[in-house]
Amino acid sequence: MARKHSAADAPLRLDNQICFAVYSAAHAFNRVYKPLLDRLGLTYPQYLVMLVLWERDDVPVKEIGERLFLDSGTLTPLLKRLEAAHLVKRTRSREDERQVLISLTPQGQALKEKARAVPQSILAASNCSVSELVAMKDEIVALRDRLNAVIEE
Amino acid sequence: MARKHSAADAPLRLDNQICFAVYSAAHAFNRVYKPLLDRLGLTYPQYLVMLVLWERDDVPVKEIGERLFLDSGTLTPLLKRLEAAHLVKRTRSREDERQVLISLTPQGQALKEKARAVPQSILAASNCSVSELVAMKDEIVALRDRLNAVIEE
DNA sequence: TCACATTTAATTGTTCGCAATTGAATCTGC
DNA sequence: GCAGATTCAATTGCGAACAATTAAATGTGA
Repeated sequence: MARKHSAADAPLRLDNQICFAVYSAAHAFNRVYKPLLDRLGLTYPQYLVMLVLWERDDVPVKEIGERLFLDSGTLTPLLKRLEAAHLVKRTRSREDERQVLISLTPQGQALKEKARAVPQSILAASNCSVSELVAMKDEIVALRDRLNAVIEE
Repeated sequence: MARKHSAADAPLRLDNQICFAVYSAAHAFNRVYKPLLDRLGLTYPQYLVMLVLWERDDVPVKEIGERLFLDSGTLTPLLKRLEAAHLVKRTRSREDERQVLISLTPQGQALKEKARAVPQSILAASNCSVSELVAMKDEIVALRDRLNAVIEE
């Protein structure tokens, strides 16, 4: 019987950790996205914010945070960088002065067309069928939501 | 037919992105781990380094980086923090003075016993069977490796 | 109305993560 | 043996990520 380690250590072995699989896959995605997003002048988290805004414009920071699971400590400086790049505008809501609404500039809207090439390249890099990816995505989202549910308690 | 958006936009919709599923799941894991690792005095990436060292001691920085897909820019300061916490020692290899070998202190070894509680808690939080998690882990690792293969070229 | 709680962004400080560069040690071919 | 290439860790600079706090606006109950 080939036994590299004691069985009691199995739960602590790196290659048995699903969290490390997810963690390292996220970094791998980041590295594949990097050259694609460089052409758009975006980082990956900035790209996610743009995806939100391309779906619906004029969104409060709070709502962007809820969709991406990020807080203002991350979003405020990120949005300022997008503003400095002339892709979004930040304006205080007139109805509720606490809210800052994020809206696309014409350049921000135009970038959407250039971005359409990105998902195709990612699909190619994944070397996977669309249906496989969709199935995996649904499983991962379900796991994520269960984890987030535990945190809420 | 309920159609919230144009079909041409589907590839750009946030909820259709497997990368976002992975990205947000990684953050969800991080948040679940946080209170558990706080008790050990570790951050999540520090925990990963300790997992590597608990499997095999006296490992060069390079090899830790290969296992975790991290480079020296990330690892050097992280390892210095682990050293400051008296969990590891950093010593130049005598055979090859370029290498820095990382070894566990007695405290670092002792922490392994406290860490055994962590995977159990994560399993409970995931609300999943072990076999489901293993299957998902294998799929995600396979995807990660395909992505990394694309980067290598 | 008015004290008090809640909501929303912004700010501060710490830790990752990586690209790019540096400097020292080692290897290679000649 | 030695010049040039390679390897390895450290460093620098920038952009996340998040906890904790702050400040302003809004909501609520007596």
